[in-house]
Amino acid sequence: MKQQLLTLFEQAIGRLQADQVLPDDLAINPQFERTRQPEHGDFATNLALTLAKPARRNPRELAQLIVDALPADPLIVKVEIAGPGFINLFVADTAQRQVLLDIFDAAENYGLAQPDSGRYILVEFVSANPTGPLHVGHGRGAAYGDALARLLRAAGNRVESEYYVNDAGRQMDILGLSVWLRYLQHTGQQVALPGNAYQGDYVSDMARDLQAQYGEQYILPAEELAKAQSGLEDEAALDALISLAKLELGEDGWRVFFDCALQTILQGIETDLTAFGVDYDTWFSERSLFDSGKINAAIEQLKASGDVYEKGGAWWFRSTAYGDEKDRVVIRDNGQPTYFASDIAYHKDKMDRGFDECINIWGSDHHGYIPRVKASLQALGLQPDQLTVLLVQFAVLYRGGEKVSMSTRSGQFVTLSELCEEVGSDAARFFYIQRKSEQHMDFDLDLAKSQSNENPLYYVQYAHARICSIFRQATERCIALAEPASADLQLLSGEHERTLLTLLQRFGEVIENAARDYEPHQLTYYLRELATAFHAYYNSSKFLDAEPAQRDAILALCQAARQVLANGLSILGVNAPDRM
RNA sequence: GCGCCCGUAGCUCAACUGGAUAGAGCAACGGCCUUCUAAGCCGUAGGUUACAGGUUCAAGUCCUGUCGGGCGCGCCA
Repeated sequence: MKQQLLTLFEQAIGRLQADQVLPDDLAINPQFERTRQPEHGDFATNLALTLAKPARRNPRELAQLIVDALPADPLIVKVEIAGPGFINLFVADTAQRQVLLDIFDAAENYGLAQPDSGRYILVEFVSANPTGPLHVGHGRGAAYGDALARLLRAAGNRVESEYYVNDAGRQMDILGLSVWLRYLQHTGQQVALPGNAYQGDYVSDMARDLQAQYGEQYILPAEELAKAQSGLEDEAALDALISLAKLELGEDGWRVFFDCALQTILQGIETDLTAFGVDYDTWFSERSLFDSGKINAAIEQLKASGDVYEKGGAWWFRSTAYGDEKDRVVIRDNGQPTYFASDIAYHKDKMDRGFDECINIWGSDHHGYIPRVKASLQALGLQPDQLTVLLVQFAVLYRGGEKVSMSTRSGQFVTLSELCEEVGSDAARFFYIQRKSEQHMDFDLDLAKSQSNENPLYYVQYAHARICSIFRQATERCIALAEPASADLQLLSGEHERTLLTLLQRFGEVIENAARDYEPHQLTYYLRELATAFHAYYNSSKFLDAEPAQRDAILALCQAARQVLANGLSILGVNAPDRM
């Protein structure tokens, strides 16, 4: 409908230009906005205001000229000039009611753009280190990323979702070591678990399983461990223990602990995410980048172009040449590649897979990392603009009015699966998605858990369930339901009905805007608005007691509202229950 | 110290790429169930959009500065 209006106004502008009223070289970008108040009609445009200066005319005077030049069209029944020069448009009722037919026609596809009509997009999110279960801090990224992927898909893009598995690197080594140390404890060795190792119970559980399976095959006297780390600082001592373990256990023995930890935890993560309604198209392994030689290849390419140079025994990427604050190490002086080296290869790999756009969803604490990744893409001759990094602020948890501090290593956190069990994944998702992602967010666990009835999700779901209930009632009362499309829609002229029709019409625009801005929360607010309008309508009269013709029209509107609520919730990855 | 994000009702948050009188939910107060689900509806109250300047027809939105909060500034990930 906006498009139709735009066309009409372009004609009017063209006519004024032909009459020399307006200069030819105008850059016109008229905006049509839904009005907030009914007195302002259905749409408003600021066209005259923006053109006033280039046309050197008084805005209201110009608005009048535009209105006079506007071609007649049945879509518009009234035009008004208001305020400083807004043009308010009143749309014909028949056009408003057309939306119901559109909804019945498209059903579960209503509001959605043509599939695969847009771009080919990769959305990477969560990608937490597999060193422990996901906690509620990861939940926000999971909910946001998944909803965004669904939203972009709804907007017509071809979308793939991906989890980048950091199955290489020091953190994983520390985890493997932690499992081994716990194993040694279970076998009766007098060894301590350093404070900077992973403390969680899940580590101990894995160790117990391995003890049951391998007995004392992998034990080492406590004295050797003490000797290896004597006189070393905390982190250095940890590294010494890792080296010792790799040496004494051998490749295969070390792998027993390392792989057990990796696989167990990764499986747990996948299970938790599935329960949370998140499924990935791809689980991408960091180690595979080593195995395939892609890391080496990327570094070699950068060496060849002079973007990677040697200094002090290490190899540095010249990111300052591309706007970063300082150069970054890619190969340490001990020959080990840094995490950044993996990331260079990973992002190159993404680009090589042919996506039009790659979206990364990162915790906001990683924002300083963006310039160097973009720099690496540029150095490799790729398009940094094709990478979009969206940041998610960490949620600050509150329990009993007090801040809950969390850390994976200390093992003190509320897990995502606990949250799902206590409030349900629908409510948890909605809770997260409601907030704009870069906005700081307070997550009150007591509120989310104990007072889940206050969660706005139920308000929206209830509207859907209520409509379903109406139709069940109709069946019970043996009311013959007319084909919705055949109802006399002219009977829908009440205030509540007009409000609903306008909202239903807006659905596609909401998806479009939300997808454009990467903001699924816009959809949650829309759904609440739609639910509000429906609840108010519902309370205004008894639908099933109306005259048959009126009743058919009402039920057609209900059916359309139900469809849009279901479609919207589906994009958020939330269920639309038939009864509550 | 430098960089990025943020500051809106008592609390949690919106405000459609600068638009008309800044909106919801929760909390508070007052009403509405013999009739389709009260997880609901109707109403009241609540604001100098942190502060000070600037840009223009128009600023919560853009620019500068101040204050306050978060994060980052590793041969960690």
